[in-house]
Amino acid sequence: MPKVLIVEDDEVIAQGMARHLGAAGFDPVSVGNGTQGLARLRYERPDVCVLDLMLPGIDGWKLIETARNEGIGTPIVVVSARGTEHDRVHALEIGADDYLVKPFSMKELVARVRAASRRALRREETPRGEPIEIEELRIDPLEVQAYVDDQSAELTPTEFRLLYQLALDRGRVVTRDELLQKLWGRRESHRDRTVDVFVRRLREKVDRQSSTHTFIQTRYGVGYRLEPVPKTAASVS
Amino acid sequence: MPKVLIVEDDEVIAQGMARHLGAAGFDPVSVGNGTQGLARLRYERPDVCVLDLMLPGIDGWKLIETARNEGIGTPIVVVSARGTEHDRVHALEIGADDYLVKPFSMKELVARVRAASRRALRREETPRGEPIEIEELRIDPLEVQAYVDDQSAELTPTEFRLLYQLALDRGRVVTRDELLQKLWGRRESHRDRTVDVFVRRLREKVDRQSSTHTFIQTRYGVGYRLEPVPKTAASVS
DNA sequence: TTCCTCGTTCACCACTTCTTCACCATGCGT
DNA sequence: ACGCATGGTGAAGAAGTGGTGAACGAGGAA
Repeated sequence: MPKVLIVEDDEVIAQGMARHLGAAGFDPVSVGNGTQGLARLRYERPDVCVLDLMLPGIDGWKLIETARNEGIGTPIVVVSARGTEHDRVHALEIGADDYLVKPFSMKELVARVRAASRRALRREETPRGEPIEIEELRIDPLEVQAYVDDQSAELTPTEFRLLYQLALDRGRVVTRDELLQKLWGRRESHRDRTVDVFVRRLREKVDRQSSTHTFIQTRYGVGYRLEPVPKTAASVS
Repeated sequence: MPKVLIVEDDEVIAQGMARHLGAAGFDPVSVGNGTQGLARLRYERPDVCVLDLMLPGIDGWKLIETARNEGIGTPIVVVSARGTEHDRVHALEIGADDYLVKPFSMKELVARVRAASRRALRREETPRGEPIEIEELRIDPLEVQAYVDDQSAELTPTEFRLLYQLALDRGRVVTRDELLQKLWGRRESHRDRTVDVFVRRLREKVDRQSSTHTFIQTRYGVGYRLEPVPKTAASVS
């Protein structure tokens, strides 16, 4: 359940936003001035921030700049009564992710926040790191690509991230919740089958491709584990 | 010990900066006018440049533009008394890496320079100034020219810089955000298609020109990668 | 001035990937 | 063996992403 920080001095509006975002599955927290907003951004690290520009304390512009200069990458959805093109362009330049002009519908706000939170998770950080090799499986983070028997596995971004995450914890059982948290940012989610679906696709592209090993093992009731297990004659499909 | 070129006409300030940067482990060199600054940038290839905009000789704006057009990628930290947002945006657009408004603390200057230098180190894998050759593609940063099959590719300055940037990280996937940051100095703004458009034009001039390879590969959902891939009979348009 | 080049933005389209769901298979405790 | 819980599978709609052509505007050149 992604946490959303609302920085808005009009209490009525803030409550409305909190209510709607809550109903949409977010975990809203709101503060009424810029100083507190910045502090919360720093120490609570919400998943998304909804920010009014006109604020007591430090204003929205300053808040964005300061946060970005400190390397805080939290997506910021700006909400403002002023919506000239100049304002919008400037806000985006200094690091806002989206700009909503008041008045707007709550439905739209929720949509933008949802988009921002998704985007943040998908945002690939600069590819870096050494390739990981496990038997005939090679995972190259610079190319964002995996190879089985030196054959490219053509993984999608999410598939790759899942495989990479499992590879980082090679041999250890990683729970679904952990994966959901790390790759999807969902704090808790009972009965979410997303991970299973991606594991299935990974198996199709990695395990099936390999002639000698299966790599992704299931631990019933717990999670998954990356570990090469030789294929027996019988187990080869 | 990274070399820092200081281009600043106020001698007192220049000395102060040199002293602090020296104390922070840099190797500072300073010059008092734009013409000399550009010359030093060209031939000494410092790791970072600290640049005052108001200068005798060619001014800071012109210096940045000229250097960038010549493919000089040295990170430039602009220092200026004028700090209107227009100035800042423009400076970043034409290729500055950072913008400090006077007065500023020496501590902050050092921090920015350090950050810029760190950024520079990452792209230092290929020595600057050397032509890069990848199959029948040759990229010459001194000439600011690229050749395919020894035929000049007639790239515009920005196209060239994009190609060069990709070439410096040959084989690695470079995200759009990274390119946007390095070439345009913009912070990622999510629906910016500028990079795509330039990639398209590069492909027109480079990939199409080559009879044997395609060079610019797309990694869906991540970014682009410079890597020669033989054209098959089928893929030749 | 007018003409050109270049950078930037936009809209449209095709395509890929993500997410969800229902249903089936398997594992586990009793 | 039985029944519940957990995991696997396929499909389909939703959402996101990239390629492309065109238009616009700023700035320099003629």
